Amino acid sequence: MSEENLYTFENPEYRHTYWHSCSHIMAQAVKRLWPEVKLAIGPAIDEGWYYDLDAPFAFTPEHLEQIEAEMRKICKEKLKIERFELPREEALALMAGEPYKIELINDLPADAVISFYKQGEFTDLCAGPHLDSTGRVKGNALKLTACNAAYWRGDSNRETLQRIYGVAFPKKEELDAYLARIEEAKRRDHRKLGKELGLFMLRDEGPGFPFFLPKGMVLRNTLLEYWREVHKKYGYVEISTPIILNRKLWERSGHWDHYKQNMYTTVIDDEDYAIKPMNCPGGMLVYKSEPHSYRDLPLRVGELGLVHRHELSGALHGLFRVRCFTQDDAHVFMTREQMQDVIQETVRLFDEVYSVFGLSYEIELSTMPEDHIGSVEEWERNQEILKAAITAMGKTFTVNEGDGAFYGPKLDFHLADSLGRTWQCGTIQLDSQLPERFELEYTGEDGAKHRPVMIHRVVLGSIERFIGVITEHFAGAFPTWLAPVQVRILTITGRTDEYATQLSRRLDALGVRAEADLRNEKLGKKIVEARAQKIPYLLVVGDKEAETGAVAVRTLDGDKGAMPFDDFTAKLMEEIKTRSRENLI
RNA sequence: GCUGCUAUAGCUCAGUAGGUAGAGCGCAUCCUUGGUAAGGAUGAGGUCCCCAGUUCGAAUCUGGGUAGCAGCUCCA
Repeated sequence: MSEENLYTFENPEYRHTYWHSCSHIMAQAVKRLWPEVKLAIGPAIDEGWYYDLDAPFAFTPEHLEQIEAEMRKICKEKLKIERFELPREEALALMAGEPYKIELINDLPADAVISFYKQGEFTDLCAGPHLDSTGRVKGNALKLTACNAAYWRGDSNRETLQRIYGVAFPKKEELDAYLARIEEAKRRDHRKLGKELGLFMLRDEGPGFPFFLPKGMVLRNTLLEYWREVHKKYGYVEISTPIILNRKLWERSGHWDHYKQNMYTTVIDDEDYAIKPMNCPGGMLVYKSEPHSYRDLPLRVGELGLVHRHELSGALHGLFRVRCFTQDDAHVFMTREQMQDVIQETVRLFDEVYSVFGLSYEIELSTMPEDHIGSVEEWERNQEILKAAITAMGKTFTVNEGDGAFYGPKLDFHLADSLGRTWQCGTIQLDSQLPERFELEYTGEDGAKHRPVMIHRVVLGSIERFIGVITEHFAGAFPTWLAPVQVRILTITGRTDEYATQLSRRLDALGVRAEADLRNEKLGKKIVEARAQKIPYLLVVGDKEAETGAVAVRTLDGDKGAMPFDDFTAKLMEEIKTRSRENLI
C-alpha cells in the first residue's frame, strides 16, 4: 500500500484504528455522563466497535442519544490522543476505580508493556494504536446502533455487562449507505419472508421445531430432488436409520458421554433411549451389517436424517437455529490411502452444488477440542491430511483452534450470501475414532481384516438452515426451478377463463408448477399480489392472446410482451432444466 | 441458559390517567368484465399470551410463567 493510502478508510488497519478510537471516545462520553459506570473492554470489530460497560442502570435508546451527542462534542474538542507506559504498580494505582481494568492488568504477563492512551481528562488501558486526535472522527457520521448483554470475558459464569455497539464513517453518506444495507438485510429476513411466502411457521407448542407449509414443502422437495440427483452422480447410495435408538449405542459412539447435554432421551420398557442428535451411529450399524471388501471402498452412504438437539432457548433463531433439523448427511468409508482423494472429490461435489445457487464460501479448519477422543498423534495426522487435500486444490483456509468435533478435525464451509454475511453450512469431518469404537472392518487385498477410516459430511448442512440462507440470498425470489409456484396465469375478464385453465393444464402436463388466477379482480391487483409472492412468471391472457394462442409475459423485472405459448414453454423448460438463476425470457 | 425489551383480529399495527377494544390488509356476500403495481359497498372475526395478586372493577397495575426479538454463551 502506498504512503498516501495508509490513512484512508479503505485500509482495513486504518479503519480498525479509527473505530478503536471511536470506542475510546464513547467510553469518555459515558464517563462524563455517568462517572459511576465501570469500563470493561472496547475493541474495534468487523463493522464498527463496541464497549462493554458495567452500569447500575440499563441503557435505553435515549441514553444512547445522549452518549452520541457527547461523543460529537468530544470530536469537536479535537483532543490530542497520547500514548504512555507505566510500570505495573503505577498502572494498578491509575486504574484503582476500575475493577475490570485491574483484572486485565493482573492477567498480563510479568514482562508485558503496560500502555495507556489519554485524551483530555480520559485515560484508558489500551495496547493501541489510535488516531492522533479525537478531531479525526467525523461526529455527524457516527451512530450507536445497539445495546445488548455480553458476558465479561465471554464466560457465561461471570458478570453480565452491557455492550454498546457503534459504527462510524468518514462521511455521512457512507453511514447512510451502511444503515440502508442493514435495512435491506431486515427486508430479506427469512423469518419475515417465510411467513409472507407461506414457507414455514413456528408455534409456541414446539419452540425450535419448525412446521413446513405446502409452499415450503415444494421448495424443500425440489431441493432434495436435486440433492439426490447430484449424489447419485457422485456414486452415493442412500439409507435411512431410526430416530430413536438404545442408550448402549450412544455409549459406544461416545455421544452419551460427550453430547448428552444436547440430547433428548426417553425411557421405553425400562430401557434408556436417545432421540438421535446425529446420524453416524446408525450408519455404523448399517456398515457392520455385512462384510466389506477393499473393492467396495470408498463406500459412499448418504442419509437425509432428521436429528433433534436440545439447543438453549436463547440460541433459537428462525430456521437458522432450530431444535430439529434434517441433515443431508453422508458417511464415506475408505482406506487410509484413499483419504485425500475422497476429501477432494467431496469438495468438488460441494463446488458443484454451491455454484448452482451462486453461493461463494470460505473454508475453516477446526482442530482438536479439549473434550475429544483419540490420540493427539492421530488428530494431528488427520488435520494434516485435510490441509493437504484442500491446499492441493488451490484453496485457502483459516484455522479455528480447538473447534473440531469430539471425534475428529473438520473443514467447515461458510457460505456468503448476497449481503456478504456468512453461514456455516457444509462440513467435512475426518474420523478414525468411530470405526475404531464400532470395530469396522474390510477385507484387504492381502485377505486380512483392516480398519477403514471415514468422513462425515453435509453439503447443505441442515435443510432448514439452507432454506433460510437461500431465502435471504434470493430475497424470496427463488430461481424458477426452485420457486414453489413457477407460473401464474392472470385473466383480465371472465371471457378467457377457459383459455387460462387450458394453459394451466398444459403447463401441469409439462411438470411446471402453474396456477390460474381467475378471480373477479382487476389485472393490476392480480399483478401486485403475484409480485408479493415473488412468482417468477406471470402470463396475462386477455381476448387478444386467446385468439392467437399467445401469452403476455411478465417477470419480476417487468412486462416482456406477448409471445406464442409454445415459445414461452420452450424457454421456460430450458430455464428449469438447466436450473438457471437468470430468466431466459 | 444469561441481560434487556416485547406479546391486542389470520397478517401489519393503533389504542385506553384501570370502566370488557380499533384501522388497513386478508376473509365472506353483493355490485363492477376492468390490458400490466391495489374498483366499490356490506358483513363476519378478539379470554387484548397464560396463571395468580391488588381493586367495586384488570386487556391496562404488581408478581410468576410461556413464547418471541436483540445480543452473549453454545452450534448445522
